[in-house]
Amino acid sequence: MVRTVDPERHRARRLQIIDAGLTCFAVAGYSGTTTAALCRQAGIGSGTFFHYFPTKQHLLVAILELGTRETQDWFAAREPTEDPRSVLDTYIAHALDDFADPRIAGFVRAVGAVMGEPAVEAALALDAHVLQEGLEPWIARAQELGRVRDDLTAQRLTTWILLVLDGFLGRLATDESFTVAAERSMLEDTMARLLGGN
Amino acid sequence: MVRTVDPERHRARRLQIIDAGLTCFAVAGYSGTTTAALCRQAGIGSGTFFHYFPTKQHLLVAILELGTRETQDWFAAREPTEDPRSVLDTYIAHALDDFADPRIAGFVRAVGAVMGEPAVEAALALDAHVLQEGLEPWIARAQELGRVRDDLTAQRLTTWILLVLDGFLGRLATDESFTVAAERSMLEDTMARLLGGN
Amino acid sequence: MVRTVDPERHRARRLQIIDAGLTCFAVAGYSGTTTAALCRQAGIGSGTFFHYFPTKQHLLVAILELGTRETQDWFAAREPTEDPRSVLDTYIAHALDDFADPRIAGFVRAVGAVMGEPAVEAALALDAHVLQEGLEPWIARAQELGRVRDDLTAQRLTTWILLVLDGFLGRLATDESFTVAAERSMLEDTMARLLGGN
Amino acid sequence: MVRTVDPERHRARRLQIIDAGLTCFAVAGYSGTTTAALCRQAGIGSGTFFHYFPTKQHLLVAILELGTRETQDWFAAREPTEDPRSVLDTYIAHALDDFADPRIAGFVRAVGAVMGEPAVEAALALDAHVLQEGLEPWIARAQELGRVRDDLTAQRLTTWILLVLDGFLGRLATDESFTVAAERSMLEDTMARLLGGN
DNA sequence: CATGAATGAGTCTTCATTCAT
DNA sequence: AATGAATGAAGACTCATTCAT
Repeated sequence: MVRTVDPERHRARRLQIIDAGLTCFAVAGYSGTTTAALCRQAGIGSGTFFHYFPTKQHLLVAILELGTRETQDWFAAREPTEDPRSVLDTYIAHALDDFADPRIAGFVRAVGAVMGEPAVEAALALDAHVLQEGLEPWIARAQELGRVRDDLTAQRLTTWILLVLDGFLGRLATDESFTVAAERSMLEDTMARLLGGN
Repeated sequence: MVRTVDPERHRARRLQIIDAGLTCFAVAGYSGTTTAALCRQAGIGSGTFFHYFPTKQHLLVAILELGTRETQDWFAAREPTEDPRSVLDTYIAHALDDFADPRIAGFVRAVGAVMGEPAVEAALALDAHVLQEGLEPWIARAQELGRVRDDLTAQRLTTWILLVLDGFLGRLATDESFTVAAERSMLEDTMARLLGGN
Repeated sequence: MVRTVDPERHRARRLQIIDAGLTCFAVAGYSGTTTAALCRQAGIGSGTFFHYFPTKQHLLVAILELGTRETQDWFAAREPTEDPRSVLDTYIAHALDDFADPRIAGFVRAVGAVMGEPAVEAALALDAHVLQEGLEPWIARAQELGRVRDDLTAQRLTTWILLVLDGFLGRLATDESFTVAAERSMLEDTMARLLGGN
Repeated sequence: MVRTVDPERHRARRLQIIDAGLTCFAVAGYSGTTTAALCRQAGIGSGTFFHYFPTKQHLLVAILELGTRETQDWFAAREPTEDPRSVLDTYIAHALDDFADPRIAGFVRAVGAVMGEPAVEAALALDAHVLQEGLEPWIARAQELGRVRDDLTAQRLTTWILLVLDGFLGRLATDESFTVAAERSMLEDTMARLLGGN
C-alpha cells in the first residue's frame, strides 16, 4: 500500500535540487560545494539528496543535460523556412539572455574544475555536439545563399562563432566592467566581421 | 659567520616546485592536487614544500605571478621604435607559444576553480592589468598611425583582442581537435578582421 | 514527517563523549589527547566526534560548562533558611567529593595548558564567577550573624577560601601521598582558622 | 686547531636560551612553544638550540633544575643561629619576590601540561623535595621552641604552608585583580593563623 | 518517501629533530 | 661552533555517502 511515487512531485523536487545545484556550484565551485550546502539550499535533508542523485557528480551532469536539452529544444523549434542569418542572430540573442543569469559564469568555471571526470567530459562533449549540430546547418545554408563567407567549412566557421561567444562569456565572468548591455552591439559587429566576405 | 643560505639553490628549488605545481594543477585541478602529489612530483619531502610556500594556494598564486612577470618583461623589452602592428603580431605569436605548453589549458581550468579566493582573484586581476597595460599603448599607436580602426577606444579594442585570445585558449583547452598549428592562421585572420577598418 | 532526531539519544551521546574527554584529558593532558584517542575512548567514529563538538577545544569548554552548571544548580538548591556556616561546610564536603574523582586532578592540569585560549579563559572566568557569586552571600550572612570574622569584605574572604581550596586541589594533583581522606579534617581546621575571629 | 669551547661563552649562551625558554613557555605554554619561537627569542639558529639541549623537554627540565638550585642555595645560606620564625617569614618574602616575575605564573601552568613526562616529574619531585627539606627543619625548630603549633608533624605543617603558597600563586596567575602588593599582609595573617597555637 | 546521525578515508598543515656546509 | 634547509611522522578536521528509523 506504499505510494511509491507521484511522478509530478518527483520531477518538481528534482528540479528544485538542480536549481540549488546551479546556485551552489556557481557560488562556490564544484569541490567548494558541500552536499550539506546543497541540501540546505534545496531545503531538504541530507539523505533525500541521495534519493534523487546517487552522487554529487550526478547532479552536475544532470544540470548539464538540462542545458543540453534546452539547446536541443531551441533548435528543434526552428522552422526550415526561417532566414539562416536571422536564426544565427536570434541564437546569439538567446545565448546572451542565458548569459544574463549571473550564475552561468560561475557555473561554467565550476564545471572547468571537474572537466577531467569521464561522465562530465561526456556530458560536455554531448552539449558541444548538440550546439555545433544545431548551428552548423544554418551556417551551411547561409553559405549556400552567399550570405556568409565560404572560404571555410561550415563546421570550422561554427567553431569560431562559438569560440568568440565563449570568449565573450569568459570576459563577462571575469571583468566586472564588461556588461552584456554595453557590449552586445560590439559582439554583433565582431560576428559580422567574422562571417563577412572572404 | 657561516653563510648557509645559497640564494641560487633556493631559487632553483622554488622553481622546481612551481614547475611541479603547474604540472599537477593542470592534470588534476586545484583541489584534485594533493600536497602529497605535489611533493612527489617535485621530489621533495612533505615538509619542504611548506618551507617554500606556506599554503597550497600560495603556490598557485606564485605560478600566476611568474606568468605576470614574464608578460611584464616581454613588454618591457619592446623598443619604442618598433612597428606597433608587428608588436601585436609578435605578441600573439608569443602567446601561442605559451599556449603550446600542453599544461597551460589544464592549468587555466584549475585556476577557474579557485577564482573566488581573494588572493587568487588579486593575482588574476594584476595579470589582466599588466597584459592590458602592456598591449594598449601599441594599439593606441597603431590607431594614431591609421593602421587600426579607431571607432573604438584603444582600451576597448584591446579588451576584445584579449577576449578572442581567451576564447582561443578556452577552445584549445576543451576541444582536442582544435590545435594551435591548424588554427594559427585563422586566428591571425580573425584578428585582422577585428582590427580592420571601421 | 518522520521524527528522526531523538533529543534524548543526542544528549546521552554528548555526555558519553564528555565523559571520554574528561578521562582522556586527565590522563594525557590537552594536546596529549588526540581526537583519535577521544573517539576510541568514547567508542565512536572519528567523524561522529565532530558532529557533537566542532573542535577539540569545544569539548574541553563543554566539560567546564557542565561543571559550572552543576555548581550553579548546587547553590540554587540551597534554602534561604539554611545555616550559613553549615552551607559552607556542606559546600566544602561537596567539593571534596568532586575532588575524589581521580580524573579531576589530571583534568585541572590539562586545563592549565590551554588557559591562554580565549574560549577556555572565558569558561574558567564564568566558572570562577559562579562559584564566587554562589558562596559570597552565605559568607556575608555569616558575617552578619557574627559567626565569621568581619575584618575583611565578604568578597575578599570568599576569594581566600577558594584560594585555599585551589591550593588543596593543586596539591592533590601533584602529590601522590596527599589524599582527600587523610587531609579532610586538616582542611576543615584550616578553614576554621581562616574564618575565625578577627 | 679547532677551538672547541670557551666554557664561559657556553654557559652564557645556555643561560640565554634558558631565559628565552622561561619567557616562551610562560607566554605560550609548553606545546604552544615551538622550537622556532624559542630560537627566535634567544636570537640563535634552529640548529644551535640542539647543540645546547638535545630536546625541547630538556630545556624545560633545565629551567626547573635552575630553580631547584636557587632554592638549595637560598637555604644553604641560612645560618644555624637564625630565628626559625624569621627564616619562614623571610622565605615567604623571597617567594613573593619570585612570584613578582610575571613569567612565573605562566611557566607554572606550562609545566602542568607536561607533568606526566618522567623526566619532568622527576625534576618536579626533586624541586618539591628540596623545598620541603629546606623548610621543614626550621618548622621543626620553631615547634621545639613553642613558637608554632605542634599538633601536626613538621612535615605535614610544611606541606600545608606550601599548599597555601601555591594557592596564592595560582590565584595570582588567574585573577588580574589579585596582586602581591594588596594581598601580602593577608598572606602573612593566614600563615600566622595556620601556624598558630593548636 | 524522508530524514539526519554516523562513518572513516583522506586532506592540509605543523613541528621537533637531523645534517650538510 | 653555528646555521637553517630538509625531513616525515602525526594531528585536527572535512565531507561524500550509508543506513536505521
